[in-house]
Amino acid sequence: MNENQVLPWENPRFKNWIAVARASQLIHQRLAKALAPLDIKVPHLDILANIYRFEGISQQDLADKLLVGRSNISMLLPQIEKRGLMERRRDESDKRVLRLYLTDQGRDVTGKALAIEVDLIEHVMSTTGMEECNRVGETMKRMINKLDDWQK
Amino acid sequence: MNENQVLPWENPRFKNWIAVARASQLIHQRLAKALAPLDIKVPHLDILANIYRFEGISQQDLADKLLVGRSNISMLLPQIEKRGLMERRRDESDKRVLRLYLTDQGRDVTGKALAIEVDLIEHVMSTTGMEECNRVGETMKRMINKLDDWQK
DNA sequence: ACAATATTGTTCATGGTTGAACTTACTAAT
DNA sequence: ATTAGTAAGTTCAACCATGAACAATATTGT
Repeated sequence: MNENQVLPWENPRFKNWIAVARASQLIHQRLAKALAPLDIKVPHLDILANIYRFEGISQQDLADKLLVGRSNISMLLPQIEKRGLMERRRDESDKRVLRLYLTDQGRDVTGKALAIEVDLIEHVMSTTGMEECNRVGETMKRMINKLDDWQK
Repeated sequence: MNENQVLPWENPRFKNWIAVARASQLIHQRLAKALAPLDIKVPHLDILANIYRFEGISQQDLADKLLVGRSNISMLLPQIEKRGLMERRRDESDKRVLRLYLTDQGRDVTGKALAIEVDLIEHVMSTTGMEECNRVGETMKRMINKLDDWQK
C-alpha cells in the first residue's frame, strides 16, 4: 500500500503498539499464576467479575462484553456453576434467556480474585502517575471507538 | 489486602488497564480477520515476523521472544514449513539447535502480512499523535520491566 | 574420562476456543 | 392465526495451546 517496505519496527506507531501487546500478554500470564491459589482461571474471573458488576446479565450480553462467542460462555458456565459460585435462573418474561447471579460464595471468591488483580496492576503501574495513566486510558478508548466504528 | 473492598472499576489504574486489555484483544481479533486472505493465522505471523527480523534464530529463542512454550513452536513450525514459507537447518556447532530461515516465498508473504498489520495499527491510531504514542510506549515498557524484575 | 546436570527440541494427553448446525422461544407481517 | 424471520442457548467437531515426560546433545565438576 504505502512505502512501508522498510522494517515495520521502525514505524513509531507499530513499535509502540507491540509494547502494548506484550504488556497485555505478560500481565495476562502473571494474573493466571496469581489466581492459581484460588483455583480460578482468567476466563472464569472475567465471567465472575462481570456478573459481580452486572447482576442478572444474560449469557449473550456477557459474551458481547467479553468479546467471545456464546458457545464459550455455554461451555464455561457449567463448571463455575458446579463449583457453587453462581447460578442461572430463567427469565420468566422471556423464557429463552438465562440470567446469571453469584452465590454468596461466588461473591466472596470474586472479591478475593479481584483484589489479587488490582494488587497486580497497582504494582505494575506503580511508576505510572495518575495523569499519565488516564491519558493512556483515553488513548485506548479512542482506539476502541475507531475499531467499533469500522465495524466489519 | 488494602481497602479495595469497593468496586475495583472505580480504581483509576484498574479501570484504565481494562481499556488497554480490551484494545489489545480487539486488535488481535481484527488482525486475524484481516490476515484471512493470506491464509495466515496471527501466531504464524508472530513467528514469521520474528524470523524475518532475526534470521537464523533458534526455536528456544523464538519461544522466549513470543512468550510461549517451546512445544507451541514445535507444533506450529511443521505447518509453516510444509507451506514452504520457511525452513529449519541444524546448527553444526551445536547439533541440538535448529536455526530458522525464511524462504523467498516466506519473505514475500511476511512482507504482505506485516503491511496489513501496519495499516491496521496506523488506522486505529490515526487520532494518536506521535508524542502521545511514544508516551504510551514508554509507559508500557516500564510496566514490562516491572514484571521482568519481579521474575517469579 | 566420567558422572551428573543443562539445554534443545519433540510428543502426547488435557483442556480451551471457535464457528456452524440445531432447538426452543419470541416477534413481525400479512 | 399463520408464516417467516430473528434471537438465546447448547452441542459438536476441529483446531490451538499448555506442561510434563522424553530423547539427544552439551557442559560442568571431579
